[in-house]
Amino acid sequence: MNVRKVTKIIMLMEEKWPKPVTELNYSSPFELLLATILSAQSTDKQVNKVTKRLFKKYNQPGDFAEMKKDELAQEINSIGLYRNKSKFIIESSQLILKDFKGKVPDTRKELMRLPGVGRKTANVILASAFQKNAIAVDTHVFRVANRLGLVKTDKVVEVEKQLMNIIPEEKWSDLHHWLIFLGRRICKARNPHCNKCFLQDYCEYYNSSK
DNA sequence: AACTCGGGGCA
DNA sequence: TGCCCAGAGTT
Repeated sequence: MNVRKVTKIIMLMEEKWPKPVTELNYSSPFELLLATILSAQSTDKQVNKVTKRLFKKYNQPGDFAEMKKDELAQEINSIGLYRNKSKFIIESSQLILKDFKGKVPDTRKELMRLPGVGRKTANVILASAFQKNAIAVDTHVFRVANRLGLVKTDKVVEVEKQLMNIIPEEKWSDLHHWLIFLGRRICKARNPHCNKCFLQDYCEYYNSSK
């Protein structure tokens, strides 16, 4: 992967999306944690509807810590995996109060102690809530980075490492949002809209499948 | 590495 | 009507 090509791709993305692109709405690290847990394997339209309604009533760890799992499950049952998510949110809230003085922790190691928080979610919190330099590799980032040819690997952690090697540190946070956004809108898993893509000239997948 | 959770949106 | 979705935990 040569530097000029990477630089050009970043430039084009920056031009296309000058402001950070995210469809998760949140106004605190804790709300971002909730929104991210809720978003797992669910579409943003469903999740945004639920989070908006939820945050009007509850948006602090203390609001969830003593809630019954069935009670919260009922609040969020219009999205999938709602029993798991209810459990994750309540147990994470309890741990945040117990071990982290009521604040969402800002290290990956601590974040990953929270139930429902894996490496991907931890990196989202680090990058977006705490302005730390992390790249969250979800299915979209994984697929798009491979298709563009930014990385060549079938392992998630390797994608993260390789991206960190070729992308300037100050762009890491933006990059993971761009790749996710691109993956969802254009570079879809099946039937990607290559004809609408502004990165055609720099995409290995497009240029090898013609 | 495979399996499970899961309702709603969309073709 | 069937397929898929801003993953993580368990086995």
